[in-house]
Amino acid sequence: MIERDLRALVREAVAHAHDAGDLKTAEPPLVTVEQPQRREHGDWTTNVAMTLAKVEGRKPREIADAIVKHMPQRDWVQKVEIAGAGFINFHLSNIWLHDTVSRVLELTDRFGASSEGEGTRVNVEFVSINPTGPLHLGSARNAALGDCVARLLVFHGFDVTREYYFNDTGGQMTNFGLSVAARYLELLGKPTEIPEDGYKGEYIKDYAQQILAEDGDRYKETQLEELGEIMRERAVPLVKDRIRASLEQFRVVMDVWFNERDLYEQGKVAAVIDQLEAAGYVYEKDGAKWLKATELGDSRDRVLVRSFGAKQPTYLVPDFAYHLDKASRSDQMIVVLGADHHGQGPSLKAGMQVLGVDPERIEVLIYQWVHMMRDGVEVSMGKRAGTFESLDGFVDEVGVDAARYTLVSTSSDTTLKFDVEDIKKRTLENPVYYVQYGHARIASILRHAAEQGVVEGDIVWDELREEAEIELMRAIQNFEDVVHVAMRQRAPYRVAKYAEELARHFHRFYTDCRVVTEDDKLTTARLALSRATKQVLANALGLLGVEAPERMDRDELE
RNA sequence: GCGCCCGUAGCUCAACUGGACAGAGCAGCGGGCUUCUAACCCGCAGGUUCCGGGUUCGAGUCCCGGCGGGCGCGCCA
Repeated sequence: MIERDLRALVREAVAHAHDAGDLKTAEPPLVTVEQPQRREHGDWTTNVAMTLAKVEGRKPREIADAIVKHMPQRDWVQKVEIAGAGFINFHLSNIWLHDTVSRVLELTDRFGASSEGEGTRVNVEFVSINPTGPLHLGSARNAALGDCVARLLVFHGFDVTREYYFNDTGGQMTNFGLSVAARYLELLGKPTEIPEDGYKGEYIKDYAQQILAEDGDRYKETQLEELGEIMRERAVPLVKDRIRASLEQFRVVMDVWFNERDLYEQGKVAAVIDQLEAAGYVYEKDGAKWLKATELGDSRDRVLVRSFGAKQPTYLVPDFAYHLDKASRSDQMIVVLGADHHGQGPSLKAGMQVLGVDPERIEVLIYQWVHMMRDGVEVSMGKRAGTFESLDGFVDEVGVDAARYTLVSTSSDTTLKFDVEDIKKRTLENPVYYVQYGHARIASILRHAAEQGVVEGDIVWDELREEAEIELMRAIQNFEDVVHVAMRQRAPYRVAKYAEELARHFHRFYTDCRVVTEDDKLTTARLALSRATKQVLANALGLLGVEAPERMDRDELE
């Protein structure tokens, strides 16, 4: 890749300058090359001269002079100049762009991919909400983010497992069972209060209804507490099935569905407490068992086993057991959590350290909340109150492509705000359609060329000299870099922004340069460039889990 | 009170983790289809990057102090 070649070139120049006695430094510790924002500043630039200023004890420009003086000649470098505070700017011949575009045509859907991961096993655990109801919009952002991060990792040669962890035990589940029980009795004409902190949503009725249809009224006289247990047993599988179906419709396919309950049944929860105690990190206070989390970087100590009731472990213990299990199956673990769970990271890492798992192996990826508006009015997200926007509803309304794109096209560090009506109504200006239209438009050109019976000869890249053509090639070239940064930073939104930029360059090219013309050589070159663009758009959309359509007909518009 | 995230054009967001004159989309104004899809393109207008200090060749980006918003800080998960 060009970046690597340039870095090597700069190092060579510094070494020569050193040998000639023009520089004290023989080997700069860090050489970075990047593409400047402004075209006048060249195709690539390096700031080594500035970074060496301190050790050399000279002005950056003087150092730059020395480096440039000893820069070896290369046929792909047209001109090297010094500018600004001491930037060394490279103006390259177009060979480097031609190489990239040819590589796209050669590698097709592997362009931008790498084997960097070398099969490292990465477990991406995401969504993982309690099985107490349908997925809502917050989970949808989680799903889109986790899935796209997984796609990026796969693209770079990691061995990825997508995993969902069901917290199917504990107080919330008891509440859930009682809530379903109340609805069940209600259907039998025996109105019952839904527990104070129970689930009041309408969807609870659906589960009760379904159970009633299948089991009849045989639990009519059952004691409420026992009925709650029965209803939980019956309803949970229904909820899980619906979650699976929702995710599948959203193009998220989990490899592993893990149940908290299994950890209890296999005795793994008890084993974790023993292990923590043996390590000396547990003490008793107020009748509860605490983890000395403060000693391990957490902000406060955490309760492991409750002091009251049946003295059950808190969620933390099975969570440790779960991560111990994951650790045995993977090298690296990524856990995708909403902002309301950000406090969990330190506790988890503290515990895992005691249990012998390097906390570095666990990465907690936090995303901020989703605020959805409808005609300027915020849609409430309270799940227990039962008023929330479901993933299914959202997808039905705007479609999978727009839904995924909207949820993943903004940095996960930023609160996501949008108005559904905008996504629907402004279909034409929605970025996802802008990108997809670029793809469809190219497909259309290719169909046209085929209809015209265009015969393509050998590609002569030098036919491409228009500014729009050069800029388009440059945009294509950026993909490898962008996709790598996106993977490293777990930031799929970068791919989305990139796709918009590439589409923009294509649309400009389309406007300025007619592809199918009388000039065979030019036509051949432009068709090749179009194909390459189409491929890269498809690769980018693929990483986002968004379709790349072959056609988008105008009459499909409302 | 403590911790995490955020504050950039009227609105929604970028700025490749310290680089050169801060960029896109929407909204506004004005242009462009006899030709491969106008779901497009071009131009104009729009900014004290919340405020104040500091670090250095160089700060929207890093540090300190404020202000404002979101989320946590239960023996819920």
